[in-house]
Amino acid sequence: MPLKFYNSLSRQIEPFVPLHQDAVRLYTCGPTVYNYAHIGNFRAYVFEDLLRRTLKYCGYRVIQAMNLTDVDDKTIRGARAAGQSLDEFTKLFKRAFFEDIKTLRIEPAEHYPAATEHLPEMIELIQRLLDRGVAYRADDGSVYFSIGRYPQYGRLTKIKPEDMRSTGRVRNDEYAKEAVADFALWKAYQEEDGAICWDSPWGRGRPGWHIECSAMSMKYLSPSFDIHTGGIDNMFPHHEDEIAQSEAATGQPFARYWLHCAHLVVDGQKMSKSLGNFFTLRDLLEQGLTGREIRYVLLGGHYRQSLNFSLQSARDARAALQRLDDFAARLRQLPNSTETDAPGIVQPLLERAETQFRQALEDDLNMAEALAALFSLIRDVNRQIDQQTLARPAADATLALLREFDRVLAVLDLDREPAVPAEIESLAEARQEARRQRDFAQADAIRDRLLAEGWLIEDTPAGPRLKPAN
RNA sequence: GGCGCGGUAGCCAAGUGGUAAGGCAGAGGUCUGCAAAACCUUUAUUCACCGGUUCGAAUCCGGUCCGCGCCUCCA
Repeated sequence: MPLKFYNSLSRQIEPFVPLHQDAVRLYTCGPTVYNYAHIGNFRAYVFEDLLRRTLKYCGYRVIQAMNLTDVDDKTIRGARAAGQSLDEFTKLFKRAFFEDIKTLRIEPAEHYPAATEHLPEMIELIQRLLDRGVAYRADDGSVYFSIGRYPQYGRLTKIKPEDMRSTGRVRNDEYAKEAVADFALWKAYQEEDGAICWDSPWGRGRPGWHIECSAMSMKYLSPSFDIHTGGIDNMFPHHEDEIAQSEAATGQPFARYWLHCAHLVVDGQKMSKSLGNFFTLRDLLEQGLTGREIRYVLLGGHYRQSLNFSLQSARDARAALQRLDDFAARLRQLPNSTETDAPGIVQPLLERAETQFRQALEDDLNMAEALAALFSLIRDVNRQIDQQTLARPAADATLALLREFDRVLAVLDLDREPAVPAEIESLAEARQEARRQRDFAQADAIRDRLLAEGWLIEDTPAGPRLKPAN
């Protein structure tokens, strides 16, 4: 079964066929670095990571570019408010972003181009649009894209300019535009920009929002590339405008597949600061959650479905991950033995799980189904272990498959055995001694003491196992 | 007004024509000195509601109710 994705452009599930044999070219809209990213932003980045990892799992090489928007209204406002240069100001949040994606086990992209490092490319692209007659220079010195001179406008979102309702967000200073729906390619310098501006053939100013993605995707991928992703709220106007300006400039089709992920809501409501349900990753870590738990929650639902994040869902994730950890530990600690081998039982289970897992991912990244494959495998193999029909080689084969799954999931922690402090270790030994003496009152007292110290003890055929209590 | 999404068990969440995955939580059982872990059984006669199509509908069509997103710099 081939890889299939829901393409926002056609609004259908389509088989994925890359343009070039060598690699899949992927452009993912990245952060605006004016603040710490919040959990909703990370939903998108985790989705993009899932896409990237799935492509690789399916055998493709991936060239991914993710932009860093380091010049726009918000970064300018933030830098000026902080009394810093734009670079100083955005550097902090760029660094925070990279720390955060590491915490969430997001695999790095090949390219992280920053807008401010690509002014020549953007200026060149704007010039091409002027030369082609689809852009115009307004009286205020800004350059706008004319959707009136680009009849194909609206292909992605099916929005007709005349149907657009004006909201309060329309800037009242944009009287210079020929049509309300025209969008800025280059914004003429304004007083509130402070020292933040660049020279261009049209005077001082700064690039419009959309142009960076067009310029940088062309540079790092190519004028036509395979997949473009982002949050659903970026479909309009951002992605629509990217398509217009890119295709008008190059005459070539821009991205072939558009994948958009739905929003994350918190406790069933849109995240907002006033509701007190606005979380950065750092906020959640401070509340004692781990990056891995948050990743698991973000991975859990289908990307095109809105995802409800709550502290309850994080607690559920913790319990589910505990099951995964326990299973991995059980496989690792399975004693070497020859008499328990039951060949031919485990291999079909592994094959079935692998097939189900792969097919789920290939089916537009159906993670819920993929996880179901994983959990079914765990039950199946646990049953074999209980019945003592699983030998060391089969345990190793199972671990190897889990390792394969984890190339996509990146939540399993297969090799990490918790480091047990020496005093905890000796308490556990004292308990074993008490048990040997059949002094169970003493043994249970030690067990309670261990729990108070934050350690659970489990008696297994291979001896007691210590694990951190959650 | 335009474009679009959704309502499946206590919670989360798959399933888009063939008789309801999976996770978490709960109940009972097996194992255990007791636990834990694991396993077994159990938890939706039913998928917001009303009609229709069909041998057959959570899935398709029409309508109703409810919730949500975007419509100029939100992932």
